[in-house]
Amino acid sequence: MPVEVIGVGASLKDVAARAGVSVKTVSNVVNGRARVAPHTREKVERALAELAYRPNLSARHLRRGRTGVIALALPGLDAPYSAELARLVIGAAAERGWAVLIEQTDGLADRELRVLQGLRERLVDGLVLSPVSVGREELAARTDGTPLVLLGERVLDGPVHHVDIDNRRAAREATEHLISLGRTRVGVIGARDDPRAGTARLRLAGYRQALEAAGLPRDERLAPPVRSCRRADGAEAMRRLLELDEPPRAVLCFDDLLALGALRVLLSAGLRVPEDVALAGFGDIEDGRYSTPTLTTVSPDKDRIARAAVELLAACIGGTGRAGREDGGAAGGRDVEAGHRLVVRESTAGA
Amino acid sequence: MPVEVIGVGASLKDVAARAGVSVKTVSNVVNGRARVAPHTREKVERALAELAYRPNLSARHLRRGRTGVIALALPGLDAPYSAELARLVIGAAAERGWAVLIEQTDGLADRELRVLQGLRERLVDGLVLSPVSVGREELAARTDGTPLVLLGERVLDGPVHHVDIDNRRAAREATEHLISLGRTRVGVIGARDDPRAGTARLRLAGYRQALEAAGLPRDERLAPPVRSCRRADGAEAMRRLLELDEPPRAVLCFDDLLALGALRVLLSAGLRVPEDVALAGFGDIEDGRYSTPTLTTVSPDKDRIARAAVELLAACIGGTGRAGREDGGAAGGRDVEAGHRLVVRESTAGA
DNA sequence: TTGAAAGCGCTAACAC
DNA sequence: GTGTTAGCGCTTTCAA
Repeated sequence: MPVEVIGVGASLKDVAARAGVSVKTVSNVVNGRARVAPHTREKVERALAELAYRPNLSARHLRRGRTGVIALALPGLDAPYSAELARLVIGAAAERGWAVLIEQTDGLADRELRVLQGLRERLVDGLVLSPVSVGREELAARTDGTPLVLLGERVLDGPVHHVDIDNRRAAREATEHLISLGRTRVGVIGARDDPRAGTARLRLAGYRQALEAAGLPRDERLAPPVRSCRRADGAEAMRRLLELDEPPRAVLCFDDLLALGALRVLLSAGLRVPEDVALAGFGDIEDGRYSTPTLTTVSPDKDRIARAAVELLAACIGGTGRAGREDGGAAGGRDVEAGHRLVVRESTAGA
Repeated sequence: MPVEVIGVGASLKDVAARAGVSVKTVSNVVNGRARVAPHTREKVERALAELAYRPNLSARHLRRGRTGVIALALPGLDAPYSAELARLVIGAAAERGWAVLIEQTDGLADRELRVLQGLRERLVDGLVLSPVSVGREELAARTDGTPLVLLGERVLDGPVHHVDIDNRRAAREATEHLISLGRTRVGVIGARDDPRAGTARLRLAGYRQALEAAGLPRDERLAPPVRSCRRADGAEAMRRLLELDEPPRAVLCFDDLLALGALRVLLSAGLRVPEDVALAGFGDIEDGRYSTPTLTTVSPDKDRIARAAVELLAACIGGTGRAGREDGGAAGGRDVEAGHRLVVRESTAGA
């Protein structure tokens, strides 16, 4: 029984014709929605197999009003933290049968804006954005109704869903840990010149809280600003710190990559970590578990973050049909605060 | 002039009604395909703006037969090499206006098969797969007609497009470099028990070629197999090598992550790199540029790989319409061999 | 240059 | 339990 031409692909109609039933029946078999008689089902399934039927998802999406695809917009996948998070978001989405489309913003304002304004509108049912450059105004001005969840930056009172950890508290705890080692000069790498960089601002605030609580003076030279969170930025900032008359004996980095860049500079300079300088990071990326020394870090509950983001989107998108779009999270965004913990490793241990 | 209700979104018909023209005219304006009178255009554009029109991509895709979306199926984004490559593929695709949907296979055969069999067929115009577990038979048995490009594993004589570097030669060159340091016992980390692991096999062959050419004996104990390419696997393999009566004085790793795991074990054991053991990897991931010592590695031309993959897909997918699908790369796959170079860094320099 | 209408493949209301 | 049919929003002949 030779298979008919496959070509571009068989449609429901083709299958129906071959099985000698109606399109509806085939659709029922494919979707398993309605009851269909065993005999009929068998006929249909044979035709389905013979024609190697595959549903045309574009058609299904057009009809259903939903696509089962969400977009994840990140600065870039080359940052391990982003990659690890992307992996988890993709996993959480897969559990709902959703596919994930990645948009790279490089942290650039215009790219983030384009994403917000519906670059892929109605191709995606929802959007998870990790914003770097856009702020409250841009979000408020959004006309695209696609449900949105923000990661990693709290936009105060924003009418938008949001998932993050308590950055201020995490930074405070990490700083307290450094101070508890007996270090009174504690530097910080990761401050930003751009005051809109919300996450960095919050972490800086936490760092300062800890200094203050310990009665340590604030010294702006101990907080050299960075442009981004790459290893090179951490390395450069660390060089600046080492040039000070009195360099810090401990440094908190707002990103593990910054810490790894800084670590490289310290070791190259012949300094011992943690004996001469203790070092802590943020993110708990896998690299830090294998660096020498291993890296003390604030470990956000990434799994929780990913799941929460997907769940919030699911709540916006709603059950069936195209309802729920109008909401778009507009009615007062919900905030989910994922947990975090300080993971103490060699870069601060036994110092 | 209050904006009409936006709700779910305006369609071409709505815009046409508002502008007092036909749907066709609006479509022409939106797509810029046909000439349209300035006056008409202006009317239409105003209506477009007022209604905040966004094309429904599902409908467009259904009609055009193409979606402008490709899938990139990788073991996982948490491997830096994959993440770096994904970034480049996304960039190359973006230049063509394509979006990229990421599928995570975790290197599992069933997941890779599902992807091959059209998990997202007709939602994506093409598929780039980095196979780990599937082999020639599975590819031959494929019924899904979606254009396919394979990364990183050459499937001999397979009827499928393929992009890779010359793995055998690269491994030979790297091994020669290690031998040139005067090391006569050269180990290798990354061999696989599974003979289908093509890339590992090719690299192992290159390693052996180099040993043979240098007149060095082959010692299977110097090639402990690994299960995957994570740091932990490299660490474990390195421990095994250190337990030998006569441990190697140089080690080639088939992946930078393996090398970083191995490095950690060496340093923890109090050994110096490269003085006691020289170490080289594969992939040139950013981590290796910031480890201490920095990592000598085979650097594949990732940009070329990414671009070639996208270009091959573009060639399959063809110009317009739904033609080209039938090809699916079936008519004798093309192979693109991207370049590579050995980047010598501290982990082997001056040893 | 613009309009009318067919139809991409699917789903779901409505008949039988 | 199954068939008929009307669209989802878009592109694109074919006419005017």
